[in-house]
Parts: sequence; structure tokens; C-alpha cells
Amino acid sequence: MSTIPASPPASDDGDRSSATRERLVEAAIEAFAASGFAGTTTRDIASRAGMSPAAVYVHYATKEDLLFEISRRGHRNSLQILKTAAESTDDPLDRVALMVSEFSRWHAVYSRVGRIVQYEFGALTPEHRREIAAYRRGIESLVREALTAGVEAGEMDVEDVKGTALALLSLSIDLVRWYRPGGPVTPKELAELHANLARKMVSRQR
Amino acid sequence: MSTIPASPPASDDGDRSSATRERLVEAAIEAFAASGFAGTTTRDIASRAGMSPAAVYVHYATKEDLLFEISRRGHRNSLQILKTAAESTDDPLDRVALMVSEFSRWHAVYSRVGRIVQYEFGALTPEHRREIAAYRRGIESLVREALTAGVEAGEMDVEDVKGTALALLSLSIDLVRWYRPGGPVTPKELAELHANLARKMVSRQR
DNA sequence: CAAATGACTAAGCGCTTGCTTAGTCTGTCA
DNA sequence: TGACAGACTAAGCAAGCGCTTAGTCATTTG
Repeated sequence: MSTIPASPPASDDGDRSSATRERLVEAAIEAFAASGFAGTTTRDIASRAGMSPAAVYVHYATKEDLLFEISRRGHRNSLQILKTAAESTDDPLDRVALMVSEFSRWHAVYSRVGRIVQYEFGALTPEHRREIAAYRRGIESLVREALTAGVEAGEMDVEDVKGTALALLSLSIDLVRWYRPGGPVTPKELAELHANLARKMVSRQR
Repeated sequence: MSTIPASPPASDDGDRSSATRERLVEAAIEAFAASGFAGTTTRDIASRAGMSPAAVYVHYATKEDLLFEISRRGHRNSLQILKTAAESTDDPLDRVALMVSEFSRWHAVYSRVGRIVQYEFGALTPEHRREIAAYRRGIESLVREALTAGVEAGEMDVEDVKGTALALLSLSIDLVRWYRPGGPVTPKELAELHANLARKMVSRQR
């Protein structure tokens, strides 16, 4: 339910192995969210998944591999959401608003995963970090392109495209710091608020 | 240089003890920033401060006490910055812009401390967490009050005061996630960008 | 139906952890 | 000058760490 979907719709065949891998990813998400990556033990992950410590290593070679799997899924999934939003309309202002809305909604729904992915980036190996960094550049590019298109169409007033793109992403991403599902605010409400604020941030004034 | 000032202008007397405490705080900031709280060993902190592991415990009873000291200083200091900004002008729109500007500038200048303080909140003891949570409520209140004042003066258009306050804080706080001092953007430039965006977010349109 | 496969466990290895103990050294003050 | 206080170190303890080894068991395959 709070596990993000794997990149292929879900990586399930009927086999036992991939089901166990899913249990491990879910267990690792719970553990990392509760104690952080360095503060989580492989024994904790194993027991949350209902198996012995050694069984973890049948499916993932290291604890960091589990973090990488979570991070990769999170980034691929949210990048896809953003891309779909970007392609859903031709109106530049609507596009930016929809992108922010969907990106915020994603981060609210998957706030646990988002927190792990954002705060434990530095715990990845240099190789894995490079792959994740590429997804992040992709995310930033999509927003920058949407802003540039709006400026060139004369429908937006954005002095600093790069800085504004980062600010729009901050709005969405930072909510993983404080948002808790089941609280007074729904993901949909947050998404609408952020979309409205985004419109104001990029619209021509007066 | 990147240590935040202690709450009394600086907690220095001439004595040896408080100077050593400062060295420990600085060493802990470096270590926590590099490896996270759980990933940092007391031996690492000690050696960065140029002393034996046992010497740390003369000044701080636990590793968590060092984190709390850093967190307390960071919150008190940034809260003070925000309060001073709030009192610096009577114009509601200028006030919000100045608050965002100063809060962003603080987080850029002390981005290492900001990252520790934001990401390791959960590593504090429940008691310490309560004290820090109170500072955070104070910060949110200041922003909410500034927005409410602007709405009541008829100079702002803010539908959701609480949500917009959180969004303005996100703009400032989230920069600790990606900002690195010495990069292409100065704290001052970021502060101005965020102040302009904040104005657009709360201004009456058309 | 024997051989092979692969998920899984019990036990544990070598190392590191936060923190303590016991004692040394330096500077202060009666 | 000698008793004392407090900053500091060398050594180490108990616990817990990531990960491995050796082997069990159920299922698949020729």
C-alpha cells in the first residue's frame, strides 16, 4: 500500500522469489523510515519481513542494495508521474500547475519513501548515487522546460528559470519532511494548494 | 565560521572548558554532516576535535546531547533571525518578504547545520524533541501571524494561511537539501529570489 | 526416482560500537 | 608547598554490527 510500484507495472511473476523481494523492500521501507539507513540493522529488516537475517542476502547482496532499490523505484515512479503531467496539456500555465500538483500528491502519498530517498541519498555508493543523480537531473529538466515554454509563449513572468524550478520542486519535495498520512490534510488538498501557489509564482502580474 | 553562534552571544568565558565544548560542537557538526547521526562514531567526533574518545564524555554525557546542543542552537538562532525580521517593518507585504529572505539566507549560510537539524530530528530523545518542537511551533506562528496581518489589512490574498505558511517555510528550509556553499549561487541571491517568489505567492492578483 | 536447484535457517566470525574505569597530569589556591 | 579539582588518556567491556558458513528442506527437472 505504501510501497511504490516497481518499474515494470509490478515485477511480479507468480514466483516465490519476487514475492519475497517485495516483502523485503516493504520491510526495509518501514525500518529505514523508523530509524534511518545507518540506524537500521539487517536483523531488523529480516524480522520485519518474517525471516532469518541470512535470508536477506539471498535476495539482496548488501543493505545498501535495498536502499538503492527503494531509491530507484521512487525516482523512476515520480519521474514518470511528472512526465505524464507534462504531456497532459498544451497550455503552459496549466502544465506547470498540473506538474506541481501531481508531484506534490505523489510525495504526500509516498511520503515515507520520499523521506528515505531524499535524506539517505548520501548513503548510496558512488555508482548508485550517479544513477539516482541522473533521474534528478531529468526531473529538474522537465520543470525548467515547462517554465521556458511558458516564458517563450509570453504567458509567464519568470526571471530566474533555474532558481524558480528548484523552488517549485522544493514546495513538493519538502512536504515529506512534515507530512504524515492520516493527518488533517489530504494529499489532494495539498496538491491543489501547491498548484495554486505555483500559478501565482509564475504568472504575469497585474 | 559555520558553527552557529551559541544562544548567549557566544558562550565563551576565557575558560578552557567552554572552548573545548565549542571544538566538540564544531567537530560533531562536521561528523554528523558527513555521515549522519547514527553513522557517526564518538571516536570520529573525538578525533576531529583532537582528543581521546573518553574526553568527549567530560563535556557531553551522550552523543545525543551533542546533537541536541546543535539543534537547540540552530533553532534558537534562526527563530531570532525570523523574529527580528518580523519586527523590522510595518508594511505586511515587505514583512513577509523580509522574513522569507532572512530565513532563506540563514539556511544557506548554515546549510550544514540546517541539514543536521532537519534530518536528525527523530534521533533526539522524546524530551529533547519536545523542546525543539516548541521552537518549530514558534517559527510557524510568526509566519502565520504575518500572513494574517496582511490579509486583515487587505493587502494580501491568502486563502489558506496555515498551508501557505508551511509552503513559505518549505521554500527556505528545503534549500539545505541541495544548497552547497561555494557553489554558483550566493546566499544573498537565493534570499532575494525567495523573497520575490514569496511576494507573488501572497499578493493580491490583477 | 535420483539429481539438481534454490529459498531458507542456526550458528557464529571478526569487528566496531557507545560508553566506563582507573589513573595521570596541570594549574589553582589556602 | 601540598592538597585538591578538573581536563584528559590508555585500556577495555559488553553489546551489537554486517555478513558468511554449513547445512536442511521442499520443489523442479531429466
